[in-house]
Amino acid sequence: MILSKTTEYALNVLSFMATRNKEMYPAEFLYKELKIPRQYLRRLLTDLSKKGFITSIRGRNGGFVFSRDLSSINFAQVIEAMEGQEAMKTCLLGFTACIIDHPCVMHDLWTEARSKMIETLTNTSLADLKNKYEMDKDTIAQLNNSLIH
Amino acid sequence: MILSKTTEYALNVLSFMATRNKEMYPAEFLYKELKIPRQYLRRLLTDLSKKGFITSIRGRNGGFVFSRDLSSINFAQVIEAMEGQEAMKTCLLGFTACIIDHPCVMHDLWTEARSKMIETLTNTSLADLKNKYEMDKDTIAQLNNSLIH
DNA sequence: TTAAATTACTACAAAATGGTAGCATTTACA
DNA sequence: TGTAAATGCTACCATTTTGTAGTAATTTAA
Repeated sequence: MILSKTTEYALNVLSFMATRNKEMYPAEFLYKELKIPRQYLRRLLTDLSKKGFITSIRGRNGGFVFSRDLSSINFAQVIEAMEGQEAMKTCLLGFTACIIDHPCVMHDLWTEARSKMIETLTNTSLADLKNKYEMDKDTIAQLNNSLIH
Repeated sequence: MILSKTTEYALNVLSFMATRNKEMYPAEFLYKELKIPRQYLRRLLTDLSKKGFITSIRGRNGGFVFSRDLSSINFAQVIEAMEGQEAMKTCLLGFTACIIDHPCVMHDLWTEARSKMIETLTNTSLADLKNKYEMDKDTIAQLNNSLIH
């Protein structure tokens, strides 16, 4: 029910980057925006680039950019990359070992709810997130507009 | 996505106790059945009794018994008791802080999948678990039976 | 009334996770 | 070509979670 803080950070970073229209995100900028501990964030960014979500560009004017299309990155992938493959494959609640003498009763019980959740995480890409974000912005702008007129 | 090991242990213990028809479960018996580290299990049992799910009976022939009806204990309650009230109330993925300048986009995204999950956890009591367990046993028995005849 | 079987408590050890500091390396640009 | 702005790496520290050991207290039954 609870992702590790690191995974939470990763999702925050990536969704922040996905919804802003910048070319380049230096660690220091993300640090100021997201308030994730500076050095820990740096490590996380390096990690995310090793995992292929973003690319690091060293040197002056460097930073991090997405290394693939936003539509090709979904939330399940990110969680899996951070928490290990097991996380998404085993029971949502983390039951790895069934009670020995019978098929794990718990497993069945929420198989449906579980697969729904995984489905949502798999079907939602960073591109979807971005679209939703822009739509929300538009809606708010229109609301303001209509209030003024 | 991942409950703490301790919460996992708690669910294992309680569901084991719920599906067996014993009056009393001494720690040592549960230890042998469930292979949860002995001393850690003892602490967990004391903790579960302080939290009102089970009652401890000290002294010879002592052990642990459910302190209320199985139908009054659901999985959400157990998880909440172990992980803290926040766990079930905040976003399923643990997002506590929304990005400052706009309502957290992520929150909306899987609100539905999330509430489905919580619904299932809330609607499933230890009594339901037990019923399912007995039904499964019957089904298997009948299958064996029909294979013999 | 004493021994055995049990839980309660306390203190500590080990492992995992989260966080910090500092220096090395790379790159752009004045 | 040197300096500033950036990431990479390594080693360490702090905190939280998980696991262990031993002793005290409680209860039953021989």
